[in-house]
Amino acid sequence: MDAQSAPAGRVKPVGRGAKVCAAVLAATLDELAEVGYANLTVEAVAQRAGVHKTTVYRRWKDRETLVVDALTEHVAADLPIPDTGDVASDLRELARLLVTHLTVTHLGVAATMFSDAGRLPEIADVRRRFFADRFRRAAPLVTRAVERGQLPEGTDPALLLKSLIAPIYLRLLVTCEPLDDATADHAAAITLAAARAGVFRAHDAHGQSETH
Amino acid sequence: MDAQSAPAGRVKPVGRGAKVCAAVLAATLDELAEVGYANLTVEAVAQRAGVHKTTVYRRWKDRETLVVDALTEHVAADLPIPDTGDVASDLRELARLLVTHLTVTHLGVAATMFSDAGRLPEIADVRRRFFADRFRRAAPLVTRAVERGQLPEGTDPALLLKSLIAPIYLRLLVTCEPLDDATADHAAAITLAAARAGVFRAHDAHGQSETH
DNA sequence: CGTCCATCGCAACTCCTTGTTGCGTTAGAG
DNA sequence: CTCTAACGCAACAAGGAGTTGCGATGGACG
Repeated sequence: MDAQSAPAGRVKPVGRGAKVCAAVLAATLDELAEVGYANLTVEAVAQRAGVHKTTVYRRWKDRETLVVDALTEHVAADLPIPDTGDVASDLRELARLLVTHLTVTHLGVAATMFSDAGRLPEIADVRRRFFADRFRRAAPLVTRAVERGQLPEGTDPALLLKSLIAPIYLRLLVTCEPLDDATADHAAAITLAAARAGVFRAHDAHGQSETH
Repeated sequence: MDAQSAPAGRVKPVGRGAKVCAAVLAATLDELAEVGYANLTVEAVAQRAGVHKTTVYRRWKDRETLVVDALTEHVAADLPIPDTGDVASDLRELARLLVTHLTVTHLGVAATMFSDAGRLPEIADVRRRFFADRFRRAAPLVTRAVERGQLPEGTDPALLLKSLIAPIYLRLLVTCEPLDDATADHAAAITLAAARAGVFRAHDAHGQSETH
């Protein structure tokens, strides 16, 4: 199907549609941030986008599809993985990038991914793929540090990375405290200290490597 | 008002009401765990409780009040704070108690507190008071460890405790992995290693005490 | 500059859930 | 057994989810 890019005589006058589509998706994110998924109404989204309700339903099958599209588009940003040569700097930078990514738009949007909208199978998939991709791409950061001798042999990248993001998501979802660079630096410090102590060395079960 | 306990001639035949009330609250928690706050309908709750819809509305003003009551009752369990004489055992036990508390009923109920229902001011208050109370009561666990010389001087109890619960809530809310004792032990190991490295020493800002 | 057609606005509709009201019925304390 | 608070039931208004048909509009192309 090359009818998309080739200017072969009148296929799709998508001049209007693109702008409307973008406006509706942006309005959806704004509404999600303000009232949350449970209280999100299609009419409010349409009104905020300067568009009629039926226009929304013409392009999206139902409310869920709309929310899925809006959130999917929002997380479709592939963050870079730092590589400074020092594991402490790498972790600190990685955490700061995550904090920035979570706070670029309204903070409420990111939290929505983990609220009731997360019960939608599509959103759960988006989340799964997001973390799988990030962990896969950030793993070399850890293995490089092990090769440099900065971290113990057998350090499990996934365990370490989960420890790095845990304090950040705790503030976002549980304690509802603001996210800033200090948050990221603190998370990096915790994880680095634990990693140097060998807490993240791979083992059969996932848990205690500590000699109690 | 002693009319409550004294059997002074016909004041309140609350025989039926109590049972109905408990049944409705239990049904609400079950529904929350199954379909979530966003999809919770009063009729489904009433039907599950074997009660008519109007009966629910007679006792609770609206859906929000019902959910608030059900969740408030559910978290009204004051967990004990361990004191074994060893900080490693204390933290491990504290984490295990939290994991148990989060998984006693359906796992979904605890997560509901942090979903869209958390936008209700009353639920936010319940959460705030829950953590404030827990941190206040668990703080001596940390200060005792400092006095024993098991942790560095100036270790901030709140920072340490947040680090302890962060990996647990990450699994509950973000990665949706099951919670077990291994999860708790791992969280305790991370926090203990970081604490011994002095990451949680109090400072002006909240964050970097690490000499990078 | 004018045509043409996809897209949008609009009104009216059905269905479902919230929340309310009035009346008849039942459970249970005395 | 009696009496009353609490419950079941049917019917109701209000509001949001989706749907449909028709008329208006705006942008791509000739």
